[in-house]
Amino acid sequence: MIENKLFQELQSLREQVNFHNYRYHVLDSPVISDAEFDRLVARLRQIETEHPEWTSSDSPTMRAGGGVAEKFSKVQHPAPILSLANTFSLDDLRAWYERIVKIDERVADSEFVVEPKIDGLTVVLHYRNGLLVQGATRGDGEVGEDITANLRTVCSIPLRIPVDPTNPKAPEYLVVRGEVFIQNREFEILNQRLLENGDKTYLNPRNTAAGSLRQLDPTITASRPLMILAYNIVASNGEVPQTQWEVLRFLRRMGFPVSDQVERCVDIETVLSSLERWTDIRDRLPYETDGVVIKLNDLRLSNELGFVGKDPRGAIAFKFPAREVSTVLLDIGINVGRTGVLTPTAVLEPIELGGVVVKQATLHNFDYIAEKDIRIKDRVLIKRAGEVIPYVIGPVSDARTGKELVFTPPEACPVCGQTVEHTTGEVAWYCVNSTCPAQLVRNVEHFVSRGSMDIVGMGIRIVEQLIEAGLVRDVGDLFMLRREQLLLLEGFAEKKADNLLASIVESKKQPLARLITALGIRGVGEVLAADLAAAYGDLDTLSRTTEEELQQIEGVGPNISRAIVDWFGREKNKQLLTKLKAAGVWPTAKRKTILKEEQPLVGLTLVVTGTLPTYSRDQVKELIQKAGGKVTDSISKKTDYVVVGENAGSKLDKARELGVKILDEAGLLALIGKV
DNA sequence: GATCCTCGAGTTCG
DNA sequence: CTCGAGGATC
Repeated sequence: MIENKLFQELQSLREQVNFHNYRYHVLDSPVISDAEFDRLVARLRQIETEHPEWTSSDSPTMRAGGGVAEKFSKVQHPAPILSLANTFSLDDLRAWYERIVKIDERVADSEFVVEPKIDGLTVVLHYRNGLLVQGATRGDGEVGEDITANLRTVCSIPLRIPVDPTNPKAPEYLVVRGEVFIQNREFEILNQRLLENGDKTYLNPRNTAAGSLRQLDPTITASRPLMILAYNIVASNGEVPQTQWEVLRFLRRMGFPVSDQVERCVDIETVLSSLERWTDIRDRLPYETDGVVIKLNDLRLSNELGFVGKDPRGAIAFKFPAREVSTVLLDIGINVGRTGVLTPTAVLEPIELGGVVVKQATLHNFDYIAEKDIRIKDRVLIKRAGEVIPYVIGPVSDARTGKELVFTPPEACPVCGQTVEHTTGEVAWYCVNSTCPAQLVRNVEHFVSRGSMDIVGMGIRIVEQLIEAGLVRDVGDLFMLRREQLLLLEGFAEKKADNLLASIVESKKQPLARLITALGIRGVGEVLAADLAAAYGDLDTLSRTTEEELQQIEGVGPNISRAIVDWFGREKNKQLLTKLKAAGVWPTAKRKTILKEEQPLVGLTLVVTGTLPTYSRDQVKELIQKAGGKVTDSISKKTDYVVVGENAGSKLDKARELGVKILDEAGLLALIGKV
């Protein structure tokens, strides 16, 4: 009698735990606290330990069990797991529609269902009498691999359906198709963890989901934040809905997670306008999508339409432009920066990505290459950071042929041939030859660049030309250039020479902060240069400073102060300063104290992101600085405001995440009191 | 001593 | 945008 009561409690506990698990993982709206949930599970475990004879495969305590497998066995699917034809344009989509209308005119009156195409892995789940009995990968569509033990660990996959027993019973036999994936955020967190443990990281969420499902030890899979969305019934022996829309509702009732981004469209025009919204929706989704799937809602009609090759006619995938693409790493080139740092760049088999043809990408540094085990001739995955600058995510290891070459960092500077140096503990390798021509070019380039002296019309080509001709040996020489010298250079006519000379003269008016930035002292950029200018007022005073004095300035420690004092101590640089002074390039700055009442933003740190309606990025920065505010690049807890414009990317998300106040341009102007 | 934050440096293509 | 490094902070 007591036993009986205990058994009832056990069953009730299982039901409760399954239900709350479902509330949490599927509906994302838990109704009890984590602590309460843990208590239920603990009690359940206790009873199960006392009565091992009562264990059952649908018990929530049995998700990760069963030990380590040797390999996965093959599974024949009950029906082919179909792939879909792809289209890449709205025109193609319309063409598809017109084709199938021609085949069967009832299509013209049919509804469509539009669903996201998640970039994950297709899995096939078998239920008998409501119990999950098998789970498999898609494989080649006919035969997959048995990964039941791993799929059982995915909390949003129901072990027993329907999860809510008040719903109608499940068919005795039901096979469901779904997509297993990992959310972007969870991917980042997991990779971070792997990196900290010194383990190999994954390339992207899809790759991670694949790797997680292929673990032979289900406890590892259990530790991965896998999710599933179900969208199809592969086979069944009971009554199942005959429209896609109803199938999704049915799956939801059974307790499967179903995408909430699904749309039912009355005709093809509605589908097309839905697709227009999808470019925005795609960016906001917490997981990666590579397109949307458009299905005829009437599944019987869809079936009757038949196949083209292996693809059913009644559905089609509309693919988004790829954000990542793979190509061959032809070679690794070396750049020498103005500080002498050697940076490896990837020379790529040209490939289109986001509307441009990418031929090169940064590899950051030599450690990065080693860490990711990137080899020459590897197939590598490329992504455009912030949709702009391409970088190599890592090698596609599966595509290895054995002909790949491990890359060895050079021992000599590729430009001047001098041996390169490396400080232990640091990542960068330096060419320390102060007369290395590459460094001179980069140095001059930096000097004339927009954030520095801003000499308009002087690009890298002209800089190289001037150095080659022997007219420029250091940046001071720029101010000694004469018209007749320029006219001797190839491609220089009078107009061009005059324009260049005029902008050189114009640059002499640049404020001291700009000049300090332009000098290119290691560790001194825009921000610190502004502080130094305000603290010292002119270059003579600055050149006489000491390390101790410099360290009074915020952000200056032993390393940077040493670099500054070093720089001014070098004979070459002393000569340069003499040249600049002689040429009249000698701006001074007022050592002013900040007037608080006119400076509404004093003490505030702001970050600007996206494109603002009226001001340029630099203008806004200046505006904020004039109001006493500080502009930085990265958002943290210390950021007071984020000024957001059009096309703001990840920074906006970060701001929301950290609860940083968000302003638009008008909001900023109001804050400054400029409206 | 560890962790957080900020800055600097290098980056692609049209 | 990414990464590394230096500095600040706890």
